[in-house]
Amino acid sequence: MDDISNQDQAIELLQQLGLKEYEAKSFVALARRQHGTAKDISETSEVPRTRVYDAVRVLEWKGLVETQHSNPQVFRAVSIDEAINTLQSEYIDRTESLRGALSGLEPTDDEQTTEATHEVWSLSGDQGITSRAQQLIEGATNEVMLVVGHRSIFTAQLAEQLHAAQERGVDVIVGTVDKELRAEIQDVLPDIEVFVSGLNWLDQSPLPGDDTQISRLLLTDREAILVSSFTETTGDGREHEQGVFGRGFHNGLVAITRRLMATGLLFQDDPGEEDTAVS
Amino acid sequence: MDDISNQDQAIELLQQLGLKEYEAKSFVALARRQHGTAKDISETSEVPRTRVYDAVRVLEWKGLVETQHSNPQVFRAVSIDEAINTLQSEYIDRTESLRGALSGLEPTDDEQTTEATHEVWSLSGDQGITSRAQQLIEGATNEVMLVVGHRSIFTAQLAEQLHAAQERGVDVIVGTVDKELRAEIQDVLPDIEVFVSGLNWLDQSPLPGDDTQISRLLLTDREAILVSSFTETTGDGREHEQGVFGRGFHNGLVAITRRLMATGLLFQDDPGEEDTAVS
DNA sequence: ACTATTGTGATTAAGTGAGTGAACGGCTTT
DNA sequence: AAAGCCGTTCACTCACTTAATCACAATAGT
Repeated sequence: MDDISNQDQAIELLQQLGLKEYEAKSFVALARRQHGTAKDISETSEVPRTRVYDAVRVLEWKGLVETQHSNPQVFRAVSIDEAINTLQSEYIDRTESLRGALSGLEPTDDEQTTEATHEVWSLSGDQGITSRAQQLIEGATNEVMLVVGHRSIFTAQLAEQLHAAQERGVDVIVGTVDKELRAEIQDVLPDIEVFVSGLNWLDQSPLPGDDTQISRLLLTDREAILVSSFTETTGDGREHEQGVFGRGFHNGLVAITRRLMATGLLFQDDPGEEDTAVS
Repeated sequence: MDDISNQDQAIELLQQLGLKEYEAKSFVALARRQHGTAKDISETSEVPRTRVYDAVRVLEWKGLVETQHSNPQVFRAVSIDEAINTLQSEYIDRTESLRGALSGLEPTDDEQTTEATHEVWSLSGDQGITSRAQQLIEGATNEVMLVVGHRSIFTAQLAEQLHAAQERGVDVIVGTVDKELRAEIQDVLPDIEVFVSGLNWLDQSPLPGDDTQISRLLLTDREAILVSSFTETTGDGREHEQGVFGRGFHNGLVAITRRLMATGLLFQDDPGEEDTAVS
């Protein structure tokens, strides 16, 4: 049962990794039955027999399959670990080459128009958002206000960054959406103020049909802000983190957030059930 | 000059990593000029201006670009390191998922026809060939004969494997194509016999127009053989290692190799210039 | 020699991406 | 305020890649 799903998943993943449909199906078929002829593969993979040869030839070229040139030809899949290693090192090589190529790019000599005093950027993806949060926290000189909307974003790294900021004299204030998470974080960061936010709607949207989950809300030096949330836009089951980043004291977004967080965090160190947030 | 090449290379690599042409070009353009409008990107990237928006939207989704929703919109590329990290972790995630899915596959219950006594497999790719060589060396019980045809394949791992074989009582005999390589290997493996092979044609094909470079020639227990070579088949500049693997004492390929290596290696411990190899 | 099966190649259909242009809406300028 | 320009989105065509089928040559076994 589960193997059916595994099979489809493997085929899907292989295609995402650059294989064609026939190649992916043939490889999975071979992985299941260690070795087999074109006919065997065709029968267990729904790939037309006459196309198995092409697919397998590519797979061999990629180092995923070995071929016995007998009659009939017999094909064998390499071990799972070998296959994974081969694929991984292929992509690592490519990304490292890419790093070199990108580093060697000459910047265009066009006038780099200076930054506006207030900017609002939208970004996407776990990586980028986490990294932007890190930059903000590390660049803060006075104050860091953070609301953790989901436990998954409170990592050891984040804790370390907050601790470091606290150490160098920055006021660090952390808010959470529920008591459990608050206790958890307070435990890791004993010397930092951790509140339960009074902004109930952070955790659960008052709007029906809104399955957006706020994941973090960061305000540094009251002049830069990062808000991010999980949304399941594509139906592929995986959630995707999207966010907006704003900078500039007079930036409207930043101004609103400044007030919001002040209201929700500072006057709400004891969690009340009623929503006292927005005035 | 070199940057032109870097640019093209980066675009090519990004496409290999799954980006479309427009996406790759747009990203490279943005990477060069830190931030820019659709018009800017279009001018430095040859991407039609009206398609920049789609491309950049995808890039933002992948976490490689941030968008400022002003008018006109301004786009900014994330740092090179961030981009590389994002791409790498994306592929690592996929391969790890794949490992799980493949491991969970149920084997087909078809009759697994037993192996023929002599088999010849052809394989391809550095990884697979190296790994097969390792299996053979580690599985050897009596004798390992290896000719190193190119210094690039003599790795620390290989040396370690040979040493281990020697330690457990296996006769290990190593041949090389020239004196320099012989000295190098002998230095690393003092307790192993290292010869210069008399088979000159291993290093340089006597046939004109044959740019094939034999990379290794391995015979274990006189019953399994692995021959591999570098060929530049596709014009993409990168060399690809291909090989054949044979097993079974009476296997014709193995028999020939057995004689060949005996001739070339054992009776030729002092390198003569004349070819005395094939009788 | 005949037949069944394997392997190669040609051919067609379908889908995807590159490339182009039209239309809509907001902003600026006169 | 009107007109025009620019930015943005959308719809569409063309070309190319891939999926799918078929016809045929080669091989092995009977």
